[in-house]
Amino acid sequence: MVSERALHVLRAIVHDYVASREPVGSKAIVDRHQFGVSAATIRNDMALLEEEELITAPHTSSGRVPTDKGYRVFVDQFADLRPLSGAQRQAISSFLDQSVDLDDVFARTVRLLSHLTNQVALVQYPALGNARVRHIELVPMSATRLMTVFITDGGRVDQRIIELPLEADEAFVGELRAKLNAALAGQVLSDVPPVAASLAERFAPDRREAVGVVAEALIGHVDAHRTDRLVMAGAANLVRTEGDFVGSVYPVLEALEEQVTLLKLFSEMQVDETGVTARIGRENDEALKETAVVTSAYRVGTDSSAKLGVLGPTRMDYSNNMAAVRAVARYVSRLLGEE
Amino acid sequence: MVSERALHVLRAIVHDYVASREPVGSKAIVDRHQFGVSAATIRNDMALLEEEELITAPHTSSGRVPTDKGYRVFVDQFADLRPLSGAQRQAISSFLDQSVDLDDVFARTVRLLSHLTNQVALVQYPALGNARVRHIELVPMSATRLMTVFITDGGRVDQRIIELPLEADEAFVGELRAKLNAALAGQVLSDVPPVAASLAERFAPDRREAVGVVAEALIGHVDAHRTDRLVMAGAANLVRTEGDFVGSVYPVLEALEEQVTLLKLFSEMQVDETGVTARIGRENDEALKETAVVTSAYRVGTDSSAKLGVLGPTRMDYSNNMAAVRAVARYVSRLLGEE
DNA sequence: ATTGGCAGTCTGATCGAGCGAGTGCCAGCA
DNA sequence: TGCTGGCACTCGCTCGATCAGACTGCCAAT
Repeated sequence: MVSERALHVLRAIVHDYVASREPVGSKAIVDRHQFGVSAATIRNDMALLEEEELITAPHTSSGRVPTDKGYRVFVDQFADLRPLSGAQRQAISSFLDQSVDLDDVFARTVRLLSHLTNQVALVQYPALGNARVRHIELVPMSATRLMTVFITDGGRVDQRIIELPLEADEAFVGELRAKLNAALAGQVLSDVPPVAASLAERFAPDRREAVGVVAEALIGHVDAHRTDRLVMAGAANLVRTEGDFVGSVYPVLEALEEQVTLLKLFSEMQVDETGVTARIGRENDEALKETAVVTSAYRVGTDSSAKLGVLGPTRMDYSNNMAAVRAVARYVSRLLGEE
Repeated sequence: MVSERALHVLRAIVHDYVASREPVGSKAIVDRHQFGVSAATIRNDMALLEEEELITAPHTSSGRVPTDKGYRVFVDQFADLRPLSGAQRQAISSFLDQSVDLDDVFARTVRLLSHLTNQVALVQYPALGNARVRHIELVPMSATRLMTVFITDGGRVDQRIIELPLEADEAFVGELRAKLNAALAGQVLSDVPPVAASLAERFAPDRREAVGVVAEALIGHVDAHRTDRLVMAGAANLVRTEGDFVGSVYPVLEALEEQVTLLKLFSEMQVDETGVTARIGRENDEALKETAVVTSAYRVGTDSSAKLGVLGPTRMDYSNNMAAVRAVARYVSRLLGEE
């Protein structure tokens, strides 16, 4: 095991390396931190840390750089997570309180996080699988085209345009709307498909085909609610920190455009009791092996939740970013959970 | 004036430079193109082209590179715009035909363009300022919270959650919904604000305040329709072509995240009779001075239109990109104009 | 366990030489 | 008048050598 002091040396190395992007040597540590021992002693500790693979030397005779494992230990040991400054908290609330609807909350949140951390920010849309249907609206667009609008009590709205196999008059649309809402309003989303499938029976035979098309659209709406989505902002920040990547940032950006990768990542992240987690370097997929992802969860309503977080080079300011992610997640939870 | 042959030399230089990213010399031109004259003659032409500032030499003794002006002349003179291959046309139609709604059309279009051109793709949402109100739906979320859903015949749907100053019972919401639709359905968007403002009079005095809140929300909806938005895809492509930028791509990416810049750009671009335009290098704003933007317009319905296009380094394959942008714009016009 | 000292190693910057690509110019030719 | 081959010249780039500086690892002493 490494000594107490060695861990503090690790902390100093992470701290200085994050600040300067230069490998840090024993001399620099005794200069900038009060260890009360000589450089030679620090060197011994560094040899231990290297033994444990917490730090590594880029070349035989240069300073040391934290490894992924080193960052991991740093985060686990020293995540103090001091609360944000008053001004920052103020910025969060005043910015998010202006949101006009659910989409707007997410759009604002992601921009906010990106600005607070100077990293790429990610916000996952909540999977409203157990939300309930609030209302279904049918809007005729032309004689045979109908728009279905599907509203859930989570506040989410989907629309879809369908082509009917017959000309739908006002009366039919009215009947359909009334029966749809009677059958489905208040239902949990997962109950929608069976109910929708059985709807056709309640109509005259010559209308059943048209009702079937509408039922299909409703199932599509449910799928759309189940399908996860996420929004992203601040991709430019990755390019700014390009120097931190030994390869190119190109594969990272490609992975970011591929939502699947990110959704998988989010689904794998377990948020622990402190409310915020980090995945560092090779703990991630191949494409993200030089990045770290800091994540927290937020609640929507009473029983639904999703994640948000930031992504950046492993050489990032974990303390600040973890504090920001946690604070924003908490604020969003309060905003969306209050109803 | 420059001779006919000199223009063809320019074309050869642009062609080779775009392909190789290396300054092209007189020798390389006579080798790779059939000019039937010697390198010395080409050199004379190149001197002329340099005189006209169509090409420039990075160093005293190296090959030549096209200037912004050179690309401009190239595009104006040699934009042959041959139609896309059958396979490409096939890809466009099969991919876009799967769209389920308006948002989906734009999301697919932007991804498609980005893949066809390997550049950053941009699609502007149409400003539906002269669309008409199709339907207004009110959905109670809780005793004092109401969601307003605003649907236009362009197929666009906005929602917004408002806080009422009183508890709204079913009857009031029903009355409000009926009167709103009676007064506003079928109206042009620009007529909504005055009508909405005068709505309160038709209600009992103790309800007027609540109606005012709803009217305000409606005005917000109209604004949201007027406000331009755009979607983007393929930002990673910019990073891939980073070598084409003398500075960093960072300011370019920043400008891309700032929608205002792009909307201004789109609004300034005039699409000529060929249906597709390019803005090259310094013709753009400072931040985009090393990029070129290829744009075309598409129609939505009968009297509304918006733009789409791609953005990349000035050293791009103009012929291919202009052809792709034009083809996609035409397809989207057909898709959205048919109704 | 800690320390000062010392030898050894590696990087990064700087410099100069040589190479090669490419130009500009000129005199001669159709 | 326009085209061509030839030639001197200019640069940028690469390679190798050199040098200063920064750190380490080890060792003997405390």
